[in-house]
Amino acid sequence: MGKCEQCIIKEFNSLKSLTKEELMRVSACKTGKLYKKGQAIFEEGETLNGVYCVRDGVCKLSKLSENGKDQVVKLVVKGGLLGKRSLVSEQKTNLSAVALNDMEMCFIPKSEIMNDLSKNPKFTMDVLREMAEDLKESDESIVNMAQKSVKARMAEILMYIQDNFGVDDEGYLSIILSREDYASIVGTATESAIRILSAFKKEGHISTSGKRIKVENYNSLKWIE
Amino acid sequence: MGKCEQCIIKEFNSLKSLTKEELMRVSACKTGKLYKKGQAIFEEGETLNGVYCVRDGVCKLSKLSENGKDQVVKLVVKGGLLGKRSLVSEQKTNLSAVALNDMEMCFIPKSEIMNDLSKNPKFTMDVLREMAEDLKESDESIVNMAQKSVKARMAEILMYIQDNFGVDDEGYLSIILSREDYASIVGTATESAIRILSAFKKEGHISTSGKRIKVENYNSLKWIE
DNA sequence: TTTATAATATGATATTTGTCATGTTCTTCT
DNA sequence: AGAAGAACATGACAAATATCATATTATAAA
Repeated sequence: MGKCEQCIIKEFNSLKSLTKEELMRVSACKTGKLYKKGQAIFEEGETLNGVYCVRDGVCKLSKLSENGKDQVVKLVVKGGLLGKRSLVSEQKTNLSAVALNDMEMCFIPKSEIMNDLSKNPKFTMDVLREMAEDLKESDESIVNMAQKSVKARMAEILMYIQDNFGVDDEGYLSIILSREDYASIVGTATESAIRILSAFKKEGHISTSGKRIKVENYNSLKWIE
Repeated sequence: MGKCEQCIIKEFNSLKSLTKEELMRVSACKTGKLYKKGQAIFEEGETLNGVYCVRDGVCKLSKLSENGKDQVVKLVVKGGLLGKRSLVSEQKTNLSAVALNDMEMCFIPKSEIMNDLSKNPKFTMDVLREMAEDLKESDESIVNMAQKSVKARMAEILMYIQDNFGVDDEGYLSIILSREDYASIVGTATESAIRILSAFKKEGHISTSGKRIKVENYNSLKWIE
């Protein structure tokens, strides 16, 4: 397993603000973990005692609603840091994390990183900044959920995925999700998600190839309401 | 105007983690501000250069949706701290804050408090903790918005207000909101909010007196779906 | 007080979305 | 290859919610 000091992934998250010495210490105690598609990294209600750094793959953070349906709250890709809340709170985690494809992660025990959090203000500020950004995104999500139609939310998530996670060499969204996943991101019934994606296809906004989706007309997606 | 060192309000937020010396410095540069019901404290897109500490009154944090409707994201009462994001980011604020009744606030310039944020780890951790809690609440909101009916969300907000902000001496919710406010918290049309509250009244879950609302049967509200 | 204006209320109707049923097409396992 | 199960698809209908119209009541301004 590589060394944190040399790892490029950390540049995408607040771990980049640790000093070389801190990183070496972190590196010594971190453990690598592999998860297969569909596997749970952690479940709502668990006590996390550390953070996960995503080296490769994608996972969804979701929460079970009282009606028994899962609601995805955030997608996390390479460079993302899971379990930040565990660093500042003794509470159990409020979200579940499930791998959407095969994943490679590093786990850093809380005990090791807590020290840095209280000693290295640059690092703390960086974590704070990340959390603030998450909060901003969540607030935007609330507004979308509350005020936009299911169709508009679906258009939005397609654009979001394209903008944030990119496309493969053939132009297909590089994150591949089931219709059920789309439904639980958008917050609708699976059938509705299927219907809407079918309609988008018919209307030429997107095209598909198996489960893969390609945005054919980004601008027209913007105008869907 | 009182001194921060002696102010009881700070016990409700992270300012309590500042040292006496830091508080005295903050106290010296803070300014008191009064806002009347309906008045804007700040608007989405503004650059905030400090944080507001709510001494008295209630305000709503909201965001304008593309459809032109306002969506309330959070209610803030005595002890709340507004504008935390401005401390860690140069970005403009993503939310508007509007007073729901007459308010008394203290404004602390960013310049003054930034220093503490980088020097006092206890304070930083506390801000981090607050932000983490906000994030958790926001994520719960997303799930509610996405998965629950308007009726259930309305029941929820009534219970939330009772639990978090309490009742007056006659048992009425101590926060008084217009039906339009309820609509923009729950994320629905004003008419729908009115209809649902009327139904709740008819069904005996709540009673009203003018704009004031009293929860008559808390337990029955829990079961609304 | 009177008047104007905003807030609340309610009916009628259209639209959106969910649910149930059923069929088809992919995957995966043997 | 073939069978079984999952994922996808679509129709028919029901339920939830929005919209538009129009009263009625409360509140604030003259």
